[in-house]
Amino acid sequence: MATPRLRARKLSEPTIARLPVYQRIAEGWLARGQNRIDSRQIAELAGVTATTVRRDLAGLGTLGTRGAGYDVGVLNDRIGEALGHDRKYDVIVVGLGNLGRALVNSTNFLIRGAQLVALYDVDPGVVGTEIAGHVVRPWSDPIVPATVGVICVPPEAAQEVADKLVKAKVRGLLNFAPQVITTPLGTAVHYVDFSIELQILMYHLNNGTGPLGGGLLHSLGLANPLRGS
Amino acid sequence: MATPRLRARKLSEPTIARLPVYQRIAEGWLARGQNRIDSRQIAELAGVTATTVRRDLAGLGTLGTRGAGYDVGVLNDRIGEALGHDRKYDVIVVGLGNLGRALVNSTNFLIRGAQLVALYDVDPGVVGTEIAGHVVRPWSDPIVPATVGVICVPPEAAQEVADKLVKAKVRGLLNFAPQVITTPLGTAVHYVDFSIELQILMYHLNNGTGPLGGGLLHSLGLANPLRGS
DNA sequence: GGATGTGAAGTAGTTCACAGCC
DNA sequence: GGCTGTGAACTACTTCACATCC
Repeated sequence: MATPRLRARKLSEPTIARLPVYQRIAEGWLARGQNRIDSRQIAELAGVTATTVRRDLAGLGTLGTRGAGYDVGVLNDRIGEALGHDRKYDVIVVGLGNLGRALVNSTNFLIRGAQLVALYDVDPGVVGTEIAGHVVRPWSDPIVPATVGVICVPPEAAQEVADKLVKAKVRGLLNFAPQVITTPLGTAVHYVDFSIELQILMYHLNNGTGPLGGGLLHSLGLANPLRGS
Repeated sequence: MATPRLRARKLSEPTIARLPVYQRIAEGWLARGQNRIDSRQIAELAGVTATTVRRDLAGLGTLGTRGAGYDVGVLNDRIGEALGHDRKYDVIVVGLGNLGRALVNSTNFLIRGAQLVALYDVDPGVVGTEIAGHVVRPWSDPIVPATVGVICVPPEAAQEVADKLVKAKVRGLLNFAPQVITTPLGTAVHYVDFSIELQILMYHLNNGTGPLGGGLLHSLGLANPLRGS
Protein backbone atom coordinates (compact mmCIF):
# COMPACT_ATOMS: atom_id res chain seq x y z
CA MET A 1 0.00 0.00 0.00
CA ALA A 2 2.79 2.35 0.89
CA THR A 3 5.16 0.77 -1.58
CA PRO A 4 3.28 0.19 -4.81
CA ARG A 5 5.96 -1.41 -6.92
CA LEU A 6 9.08 -1.33 -4.91
CA ARG A 7 10.59 -4.71 -5.45
CA ALA A 8 13.15 -5.15 -2.71
CA ARG A 9 16.44 -5.82 -4.44
CA LYS A 10 19.12 -8.33 -3.87
CA LEU A 11 17.84 -10.97 -1.56
CA SER A 12 20.61 -13.36 -0.64
CA GLU A 13 20.47 -16.91 -1.89
CA PRO A 14 19.87 -18.46 1.53
CA THR A 15 17.09 -15.95 2.13
CA ILE A 16 15.43 -16.86 -1.15
CA ALA A 17 15.45 -20.50 -0.15
CA ARG A 18 13.87 -19.72 3.22
CA LEU A 19 11.14 -17.33 2.11
CA PRO A 20 8.97 -20.03 0.56
CA VAL A 21 9.22 -21.91 3.84
CA TYR A 22 8.00 -18.91 5.81
CA GLN A 23 5.23 -18.50 3.32
CA ARG A 24 4.17 -22.09 3.76
CA ILE A 25 4.08 -21.55 7.51
CA ALA A 26 2.01 -18.42 7.05
CA GLU A 27 -0.45 -20.29 4.84
CA GLY A 28 -0.79 -22.95 7.49
CA TRP A 29 -1.64 -20.37 10.15
CA LEU A 30 -4.08 -18.61 7.86
CA ALA A 31 -5.84 -21.90 7.20
CA ARG A 32 -6.17 -22.42 10.94
CA GLY A 33 -7.55 -18.95 11.42
CA GLN A 34 -4.55 -17.54 13.24
CA ASN A 35 -3.52 -14.14 11.98
CA ARG A 36 -0.61 -13.03 14.09
CA ILE A 37 2.79 -14.69 14.31
CA ASP A 38 6.11 -13.60 15.73
CA SER A 39 9.64 -14.27 14.60
CA ARG A 40 10.26 -16.82 17.31
CA GLN A 41 7.32 -18.92 16.27
CA ILE A 42 8.32 -18.83 12.64
CA ALA A 43 11.86 -19.67 13.62
CA GLU A 44 10.85 -22.74 15.58
CA LEU A 45 8.73 -24.12 12.77
CA ALA A 46 11.30 -23.35 10.12
CA GLY A 47 14.24 -24.61 12.13
CA VAL A 48 16.25 -21.41 12.02
CA THR A 49 16.94 -18.66 14.56
CA ALA A 50 14.54 -15.83 15.22
CA THR A 51 17.16 -13.30 14.22
CA THR A 52 17.55 -14.91 10.84
CA VAL A 53 13.81 -14.73 10.32
CA ARG A 54 13.74 -11.04 11.19
CA ARG A 55 16.71 -10.29 8.95
CA ASP A 56 15.15 -12.15 6.06
CA LEU A 57 11.83 -10.40 6.47
CA ALA A 58 13.37 -7.00 6.97
CA GLY A 59 14.75 -7.36 3.46
CA LEU A 60 11.19 -7.18 2.13
CA GLY A 61 10.57 -3.78 3.64
CA THR A 62 8.84 -2.95 6.85
CA LEU A 63 6.15 -5.49 7.43
CA GLY A 64 6.13 -6.32 11.10
CA THR A 65 4.81 -4.39 14.05
CA ARG A 66 7.18 -3.83 16.94
CA GLY A 67 5.83 -5.47 20.00
CA ALA A 68 3.22 -7.45 18.14
CA GLY A 69 4.91 -9.56 15.49
CA TYR A 70 3.69 -10.04 11.93
CA ASP A 71 0.28 -10.10 10.35
CA VAL A 72 0.07 -13.50 8.73
CA GLY A 73 -1.84 -12.27 5.70
CA VAL A 74 0.53 -9.40 5.02
CA LEU A 75 3.46 -11.75 5.47
CA ASN A 76 2.03 -14.14 2.94
CA ASP A 77 1.39 -11.38 0.41
CA ARG A 78 4.73 -9.70 0.76
CA ILE A 79 6.70 -12.88 0.39
CA GLY A 80 4.64 -13.65 -2.68
CA GLU A 81 5.49 -10.28 -4.18
CA ALA A 82 9.16 -10.66 -3.39
CA LEU A 83 9.28 -14.04 -5.07
CA GLY A 84 7.55 -12.67 -8.14
CA HIS A 85 4.23 -14.41 -7.71
CA ASP A 86 2.37 -11.54 -9.24
CA ARG A 87 3.72 -12.55 -12.61
CA LYS A 88 2.37 -15.45 -14.61
CA TYR A 89 4.59 -18.36 -15.53
CA ASP A 90 3.58 -20.81 -18.24
CA VAL A 91 4.86 -24.23 -17.34
CA ILE A 92 5.24 -27.31 -19.52
CA VAL A 93 6.04 -30.78 -18.22
CA VAL A 94 7.99 -33.29 -20.29
CA GLY A 95 7.72 -36.93 -19.28
CA LEU A 96 4.59 -38.30 -17.65
CA GLY A 97 5.82 -41.31 -15.82
CA ASN A 98 5.02 -41.60 -12.15
CA LEU A 99 6.99 -38.51 -11.29
CA GLY A 100 5.47 -36.26 -13.94
CA ARG A 101 2.01 -37.41 -12.91
CA ALA A 102 2.78 -36.86 -9.26
CA LEU A 103 3.76 -33.28 -10.04
CA VAL A 104 0.87 -32.26 -12.23
CA ASN A 105 -1.71 -33.95 -10.03
CA SER A 106 -0.36 -32.41 -6.86
CA THR A 107 -2.41 -29.54 -5.58
CA ASN A 108 0.77 -28.07 -4.19
CA PHE A 109 3.13 -27.99 -7.11
CA LEU A 110 1.63 -25.49 -9.50
CA ILE A 111 0.64 -22.59 -7.35
CA ARG A 112 1.41 -18.94 -7.09
CA GLY A 113 1.56 -17.73 -10.63
CA ALA A 114 2.58 -21.00 -12.22
CA GLN A 115 0.08 -22.47 -14.66
CA LEU A 116 0.33 -25.62 -16.68
CA VAL A 117 0.07 -25.08 -20.43
CA ALA A 118 1.19 -28.36 -21.99
CA LEU A 119 2.37 -31.91 -21.37
CA TYR A 120 4.70 -33.95 -23.58
CA ASP A 121 5.72 -37.59 -23.69
CA VAL A 122 7.27 -40.03 -26.16
CA ASP A 123 5.26 -43.09 -25.12
CA PRO A 124 2.46 -43.71 -27.67
CA GLY A 125 0.45 -45.28 -24.88
CA VAL A 126 0.46 -42.02 -22.97
CA VAL A 127 0.27 -39.52 -25.83
CA GLY A 128 -3.32 -38.48 -26.42
CA THR A 129 -4.52 -39.38 -22.94
CA GLU A 130 -5.75 -36.65 -20.66
CA ILE A 131 -3.86 -35.89 -17.46
CA ALA A 132 -4.70 -33.05 -15.10
CA GLY A 133 -6.97 -31.53 -17.72
CA HIS A 134 -4.42 -31.56 -20.53
CA VAL A 135 -4.10 -33.90 -23.48
CA VAL A 136 -0.55 -35.23 -23.63
CA ARG A 137 1.22 -34.18 -26.81
CA PRO A 138 3.84 -36.18 -28.66
CA TRP A 139 7.38 -35.04 -28.01
CA SER A 140 7.89 -34.62 -31.74
CA ASP A 141 5.32 -31.79 -31.72
CA PRO A 142 6.47 -28.18 -31.66
CA ILE A 143 6.92 -26.81 -28.15
CA VAL A 144 4.23 -24.34 -27.14
CA PRO A 145 5.52 -21.00 -25.82
CA ALA A 146 6.38 -21.28 -22.14
CA THR A 147 8.56 -19.81 -19.44
CA VAL A 148 9.47 -22.89 -17.47
CA GLY A 149 10.06 -26.48 -18.56
CA VAL A 150 9.94 -29.33 -16.07
CA ILE A 151 12.05 -32.31 -17.08
CA CYS A 152 10.81 -35.67 -15.75
CA VAL A 153 12.39 -38.04 -18.23
CA PRO A 154 15.03 -40.74 -17.78
CA PRO A 155 18.54 -39.35 -17.37
CA GLU A 156 19.74 -40.40 -20.81
CA ALA A 157 17.03 -38.28 -22.45
CA ALA A 158 17.42 -35.20 -20.29
CA GLN A 159 20.00 -33.36 -22.39
CA GLU A 160 18.03 -33.82 -25.58
CA VAL A 161 14.90 -32.52 -23.89
CA ALA A 162 16.78 -29.55 -22.51
CA ASP A 163 18.17 -28.72 -25.95
CA LYS A 164 14.76 -28.67 -27.59
CA LEU A 165 13.24 -26.62 -24.79
CA VAL A 166 16.04 -24.08 -24.97
CA LYS A 167 15.60 -23.83 -28.71
CA ALA A 168 11.91 -23.12 -28.08
CA LYS A 169 12.92 -20.20 -25.87
CA VAL A 170 11.97 -21.71 -22.56
CA ARG A 171 13.88 -19.62 -20.05
CA GLY A 172 13.99 -21.81 -16.97
CA LEU A 173 14.41 -25.55 -16.56
CA LEU A 174 13.54 -27.58 -13.50
CA ASN A 175 15.43 -30.80 -13.97
CA PHE A 176 14.33 -33.88 -12.03
CA ALA A 177 16.52 -36.22 -14.04
CA PRO A 178 19.63 -37.32 -12.17
CA GLN A 179 21.80 -35.95 -14.90
CA VAL A 180 23.87 -32.82 -15.27
CA ILE A 181 22.68 -30.92 -18.32
CA THR A 182 24.41 -28.13 -20.17
CA THR A 183 22.61 -25.08 -21.47
CA PRO A 184 23.68 -21.84 -23.11
CA LEU A 185 24.05 -18.70 -21.04
CA GLY A 186 20.74 -17.10 -20.32
CA THR A 187 18.88 -20.24 -19.40
CA ALA A 188 18.33 -20.86 -15.72
CA VAL A 189 18.61 -24.46 -14.61
CA HIS A 190 17.57 -25.75 -11.24
CA TYR A 191 18.22 -29.33 -10.23
CA VAL A 192 16.16 -31.53 -7.97
CA ASP A 193 17.78 -34.87 -7.31
CA PHE A 194 16.09 -37.24 -4.87
CA SER A 195 19.06 -39.47 -4.58
CA ILE A 196 21.26 -36.55 -3.58
CA GLU A 197 18.76 -35.48 -0.95
CA LEU A 198 18.79 -38.99 0.46
CA GLN A 199 22.57 -39.00 0.47
CA ILE A 200 22.68 -35.73 2.36
CA LEU A 201 20.32 -37.16 4.95
CA MET A 202 22.44 -40.30 5.26
CA TYR A 203 25.55 -38.24 5.77
CA HIS A 204 23.93 -36.40 8.63
CA LEU A 205 22.87 -39.64 10.21
CA ASN A 206 26.49 -40.68 10.55
CA ASN A 207 28.57 -37.67 11.03
CA GLY A 208 28.17 -34.11 11.87
CA THR A 209 24.90 -32.63 12.71
CA GLY A 210 22.95 -35.76 13.05
CA PRO A 211 23.48 -38.65 15.45
CA LEU A 212 21.38 -37.21 18.16
CA GLY A 213 22.27 -33.68 17.41
CA GLY A 214 20.21 -30.61 17.76
CA GLY A 215 18.51 -29.20 14.76
CA LEU A 216 19.34 -30.72 11.49
CA LEU A 217 19.07 -28.27 8.75
CA HIS A 218 20.17 -27.74 5.24
CA SER A 219 19.94 -25.77 2.10
CA LEU A 220 16.19 -25.62 2.23
CA GLY A 221 16.97 -24.21 5.59
CA LEU A 222 15.01 -26.30 7.93
CA ALA A 223 14.59 -29.22 10.14
CA ASN A 224 14.02 -30.51 13.53
CA PRO A 225 12.17 -27.72 15.26
CA LEU A 226 10.36 -28.16 18.55
CA ARG A 227 13.03 -28.41 21.14
CA GLY A 228 11.41 -30.19 24.01
CA SER A 229 8.45 -28.07 24.91
CA MET B 1 44.76 -47.78 0.86
CA ALA B 2 46.96 -45.50 2.88
CA THR B 3 44.08 -44.32 5.07
CA PRO B 4 42.16 -47.40 6.11
CA ARG B 5 39.44 -45.83 8.19
CA LEU B 6 40.20 -42.20 8.43
CA ARG B 7 36.89 -40.51 7.96
CA ALA B 8 37.63 -36.93 7.14
CA ARG B 9 35.84 -34.83 9.72
CA LYS B 10 33.72 -31.78 9.49
CA LEU B 11 32.75 -31.22 5.95
CA SER B 12 30.88 -27.97 5.55
CA GLU B 13 27.23 -28.04 4.65
CA PRO B 14 27.71 -26.60 1.15
CA THR B 15 30.46 -29.11 0.53
CA ILE B 16 28.22 -31.98 1.55
CA ALA B 17 25.61 -30.80 -0.92
CA ARG B 18 28.17 -30.62 -3.73
CA LEU B 19 29.93 -33.93 -3.20
CA PRO B 20 27.07 -36.05 -4.54
CA VAL B 21 27.11 -33.89 -7.65
CA TYR B 22 30.79 -34.50 -8.20
CA GLN B 23 30.17 -38.15 -7.66
CA ARG B 24 27.46 -38.19 -10.26
CA ILE B 25 29.82 -36.52 -12.69
CA ALA B 26 32.49 -39.10 -11.91
CA GLU B 27 30.02 -41.93 -12.53
CA GLY B 28 29.13 -40.42 -15.87
CA TRP B 29 32.77 -40.33 -16.93
CA LEU B 30 33.38 -43.85 -15.72
CA ALA B 31 30.42 -45.06 -17.74
CA ARG B 32 31.90 -43.41 -20.81
CA GLY B 33 35.26 -45.01 -20.20
CA GLN B 34 37.07 -41.81 -19.25
CA ASN B 35 39.21 -42.20 -16.18
CA ARG B 36 40.92 -38.87 -15.64
CA ILE B 37 39.27 -35.58 -14.85
CA ASP B 38 40.57 -32.24 -13.63
CA SER B 39 39.05 -29.67 -11.34
CA ARG B 40 38.16 -27.32 -14.17
CA GLN B 41 36.16 -29.96 -15.96
CA ILE B 42 34.28 -30.90 -12.83
CA ALA B 43 33.69 -27.24 -12.11
CA GLU B 44 32.18 -26.58 -15.51
CA LEU B 45 29.79 -29.50 -15.28
CA ALA B 46 28.84 -28.75 -11.71
CA GLY B 47 28.48 -25.03 -12.24
CA VAL B 48 30.94 -23.95 -9.57
CA THR B 49 34.50 -22.64 -9.66
CA ALA B 50 37.51 -24.90 -9.99
CA THR B 51 38.88 -23.62 -6.70
CA THR B 52 35.74 -24.65 -4.91
CA VAL B 53 36.02 -28.12 -6.36
CA ARG B 54 39.62 -28.45 -5.24
CA ARG B 55 38.80 -27.17 -1.76
CA ASP B 56 35.93 -29.56 -1.42
CA LEU B 57 37.97 -32.53 -2.55
CA ALA B 58 40.97 -31.59 -0.46
CA GLY B 59 38.74 -32.10 2.54
CA LEU B 60 38.58 -35.81 1.75
CA GLY B 61 42.33 -36.22 2.02
CA THR B 62 44.86 -36.27 -0.76
CA LEU B 63 43.26 -37.83 -3.78
CA GLY B 64 44.39 -35.88 -6.82
CA THR B 65 47.68 -35.92 -8.64
CA ARG B 66 49.39 -32.60 -9.20
CA GLY B 67 49.70 -31.92 -12.85
CA ALA B 68 47.34 -34.71 -13.83
CA GLY B 69 44.00 -34.16 -12.11
CA TYR B 70 41.92 -36.84 -10.44
CA ASP B 71 41.44 -40.52 -11.10
CA VAL B 72 37.72 -40.86 -11.71
CA GLY B 73 37.44 -44.21 -9.95
CA VAL B 74 39.29 -43.05 -6.86
CA LEU B 75 37.20 -39.89 -6.81
CA ASN B 76 34.03 -41.91 -6.92
CA ASP B 77 35.17 -44.21 -4.12
CA ARG B 78 36.44 -41.50 -1.83
CA ILE B 79 33.32 -39.41 -2.11
CA GLY B 80 31.32 -42.52 -1.36
CA GLU B 81 33.34 -43.15 1.77
CA ALA B 82 33.02 -39.58 2.90
CA LEU B 83 29.27 -39.67 2.53
CA GLY B 84 29.05 -42.89 4.49
CA HIS B 85 28.14 -45.18 1.63
CA ASP B 86 29.99 -48.06 3.15
CA ARG B 87 27.26 -48.35 5.74
CA LYS B 88 23.92 -49.92 5.07
CA TYR B 89 20.73 -47.94 5.46
CA ASP B 90 17.39 -49.65 5.67
CA VAL B 91 14.77 -47.48 4.03
CA ILE B 92 11.00 -47.64 4.29
CA VAL B 93 8.62 -45.67 2.10
CA VAL B 94 5.23 -44.54 3.33
CA GLY B 95 2.68 -43.58 0.70
CA LEU B 96 2.66 -45.22 -2.72
CA GLY B 97 0.89 -42.69 -4.85
CA ASN B 98 2.61 -41.55 -8.00
CA LEU B 99 5.48 -40.04 -6.10
CA GLY B 100 6.21 -43.05 -3.91
CA ARG B 101 6.09 -45.27 -6.97
CA ALA B 102 8.35 -42.96 -8.89
CA LEU B 103 10.92 -43.16 -6.12
CA VAL B 104 10.96 -46.90 -5.52
CA ASN B 105 10.90 -47.71 -9.22
CA SER B 106 13.69 -45.32 -10.03
CA THR B 107 17.02 -46.97 -10.60
CA ASN B 108 18.64 -43.86 -9.27
CA PHE B 109 16.98 -43.27 -5.94
CA LEU B 110 18.04 -46.19 -3.79
CA ILE B 111 21.71 -46.51 -4.42
CA ARG B 112 24.88 -46.46 -2.43
CA GLY B 113 24.08 -48.27 0.75
CA ALA B 114 20.38 -47.54 0.83
CA GLN B 115 18.13 -50.58 0.55
CA LEU B 116 14.40 -50.76 0.58
CA VAL B 117 12.97 -52.92 3.36
CA ALA B 118 9.27 -52.11 3.46
CA LEU B 119 6.43 -50.14 1.88
CA TYR B 120 3.32 -48.82 3.64
CA ASP B 121 0.07 -47.31 2.48
CA VAL B 122 -3.45 -46.75 3.81
CA ASP B 123 -5.31 -47.38 0.56
CA PRO B 124 -6.85 -50.89 0.63
CA GLY B 125 -6.55 -50.96 -3.15
CA VAL B 126 -2.80 -50.62 -2.87
CA VAL B 127 -2.11 -52.64 0.27
CA GLY B 128 -1.16 -56.20 -0.64
CA THR B 129 -0.02 -55.38 -4.15
CA GLU B 130 3.61 -55.81 -5.07
CA ILE B 131 5.68 -52.78 -5.99
CA ALA B 132 9.37 -52.89 -6.72
CA GLY B 133 9.59 -56.38 -5.28
CA HIS B 134 7.85 -55.58 -2.00
CA VAL B 135 4.33 -56.30 -0.90
CA VAL B 136 2.75 -53.08 0.37
CA ARG B 137 1.83 -53.32 4.05
CA PRO B 138 -1.10 -51.61 5.72
CA TRP B 139 -0.16 -48.49 7.64
CA SER B 140 -1.76 -49.97 10.74
CA ASP B 141 0.93 -52.68 10.78
CA PRO B 142 3.92 -52.34 13.08
CA ILE B 143 6.83 -50.51 11.48
CA VAL B 144 9.74 -52.77 10.61
CA PRO B 145 13.13 -51.67 11.95
CA ALA B 146 14.67 -49.10 9.63
CA THR B 147 17.10 -46.20 9.55
CA VAL B 148 15.37 -43.87 7.13
CA GLY B 149 11.70 -43.22 6.46
CA VAL B 150 10.55 -41.57 3.25
CA ILE B 151 7.27 -39.70 3.59
CA CYS B 152 5.23 -39.47 0.39
CA VAL B 153 1.77 -38.88 1.80
CA PRO B 154 -0.56 -35.90 1.53
CA PRO B 155 0.46 -32.96 3.71
CA GLU B 156 -2.32 -33.41 6.24
CA ALA B 157 -1.08 -36.93 7.04
CA ALA B 158 2.62 -36.11 7.21
CA GLN B 159 2.83 -35.30 10.91
CA GLU B 160 1.02 -38.44 11.94
CA VAL B 161 3.32 -40.55 9.77
CA ALA B 162 6.36 -38.83 11.20
CA ASP B 163 5.16 -39.47 14.75
CA LYS B 164 4.71 -43.19 14.20
CA LEU B 165 8.06 -43.51 12.45
CA VAL B 166 9.83 -41.70 15.24
CA LYS B 167 8.18 -43.95 17.78
CA ALA B 168 9.47 -46.91 15.80
CA LYS B 169 13.00 -45.54 16.17
CA VAL B 170 13.51 -44.44 12.59
CA ARG B 171 16.40 -42.01 12.80
CA GLY B 172 16.07 -39.99 9.62
CA LEU B 173 13.06 -38.71 7.73
CA LEU B 174 12.99 -37.58 4.13
CA ASN B 175 9.80 -35.58 3.87
CA PHE B 176 8.28 -35.01 0.44
CA ALA B 177 5.04 -33.66 1.83
CA PRO B 178 4.74 -29.88 1.56
CA GLN B 179 4.28 -29.63 5.27
CA VAL B 180 6.54 -28.61 8.11
CA ILE B 181 6.72 -31.46 10.60
CA THR B 182 7.99 -31.42 14.14
CA THR B 183 10.09 -34.18 15.64
CA PRO B 184 11.92 -34.68 18.92
CA LEU B 185 15.61 -33.92 19.15
CA GLY B 186 17.67 -36.71 17.74
CA THR B 187 15.67 -37.28 14.60
CA ALA B 188 17.08 -35.84 11.42
CA VAL B 189 14.56 -34.39 9.01
CA HIS B 190 15.30 -33.38 5.47
CA TYR B 191 12.69 -31.67 3.34
CA VAL B 192 12.18 -31.89 -0.37
CA ASP B 193 9.51 -29.57 -1.63
CA PHE B 194 8.90 -29.37 -5.37
CA SER B 195 6.84 -26.26 -5.14
CA ILE B 196 9.61 -24.45 -3.31
CA GLU B 197 12.13 -25.50 -5.93
CA LEU B 198 9.86 -24.13 -8.60
CA GLN B 199 9.46 -20.90 -6.69
CA ILE B 200 13.21 -20.49 -6.38
CA LEU B 201 13.56 -20.97 -10.11
CA MET B 202 10.82 -18.44 -10.79
CA TYR B 203 12.52 -15.91 -8.56
CA HIS B 204 15.71 -16.23 -10.53
CA LEU B 205 13.88 -15.78 -13.77
CA ASN B 206 12.81 -12.32 -12.68
CA ASN B 207 15.40 -10.88 -10.48
CA GLY B 208 18.89 -11.54 -9.51
CA THR B 209 20.98 -14.15 -11.05
CA GLY B 210 18.71 -15.13 -13.79
CA PRO B 211 17.43 -13.00 -16.63
CA LEU B 212 20.27 -13.75 -18.91
CA GLY B 213 22.76 -14.03 -16.15
CA GLY B 214 25.77 -16.19 -15.89
CA GLY B 215 25.59 -19.39 -13.98
CA LEU B 216 22.48 -19.96 -12.02
CA LEU B 217 23.14 -21.91 -8.98
CA HIS B 218 21.63 -22.79 -5.72
CA SER B 219 21.70 -24.92 -2.69
CA LEU B 220 22.34 -28.05 -4.63
CA GLY B 221 25.13 -25.91 -5.91
CA LEU B 222 24.77 -26.11 -9.58
CA ALA B 223 23.48 -24.91 -12.83
CA ASN B 224 24.14 -23.42 -16.13
CA PRO B 225 27.57 -24.70 -16.95
CA LEU B 226 29.10 -24.58 -20.43
CA ARG B 227 29.93 -21.00 -20.98
CA GLY B 228 30.01 -20.66 -24.70
CA SER B 229 32.56 -23.17 -25.80
C1' DG C 1 6.20 -4.78 28.24
C1' DG C 2 7.31 -6.88 24.12
C1' DA C 3 8.89 -7.82 19.59
C1' DT C 4 10.82 -5.63 15.47
C1' DG C 5 14.64 -3.88 12.82
C1' DT C 6 19.59 -3.01 12.57
C1' DG C 7 24.61 -1.48 13.43
C1' DA C 8 28.47 -4.10 14.95
C1' DA C 9 30.87 -8.37 15.77
C1' DG C 10 31.65 -12.86 14.68
C1' DT C 11 31.77 -16.95 11.75
C1' DA C 12 31.66 -19.53 7.63
C1' DG C 13 32.45 -19.98 2.84
C1' DT C 14 34.63 -18.57 -1.41
C1' DT C 15 38.22 -16.82 -4.29
C1' DC C 16 42.94 -15.37 -5.10
C1' DA C 17 47.47 -16.40 -5.88
C1' DC C 18 51.12 -19.26 -5.68
C1' DA C 19 54.13 -22.90 -3.69
C1' DG C 20 54.70 -27.77 -4.35
C1' DC C 21 54.71 -31.90 -6.82
C1' DC C 22 54.09 -34.86 -10.91
C1' DG D 1 54.34 -27.45 -18.34
C1' DG D 2 50.27 -28.40 -15.80
C1' DC D 3 47.26 -28.99 -12.07
C1' DT D 4 46.70 -29.86 -7.18
C1' DG D 5 46.51 -28.26 -2.54
C1' DT D 6 46.53 -24.35 0.64
C1' DG D 7 47.80 -19.92 3.33
C1' DA D 8 45.92 -15.38 2.97
C1' DA D 9 42.44 -12.04 1.56
C1' DC D 10 37.99 -11.36 0.78
C1' DT D 11 33.06 -11.76 0.75
C1' DA D 12 28.72 -13.35 2.50
C1' DC D 13 25.92 -14.88 6.04
C1' DT D 14 24.63 -15.30 10.75
C1' DT D 15 24.33 -13.94 15.47
C1' DC D 16 24.58 -10.61 19.16
C1' DA D 17 22.88 -6.87 21.50
C1' DC D 18 20.21 -3.06 21.80
C1' DA D 19 17.83 1.20 20.25
C1' DT D 20 13.24 1.88 18.51
C1' DC D 21 8.59 1.89 18.18
C1' DC D 22 3.84 -0.07 19.12
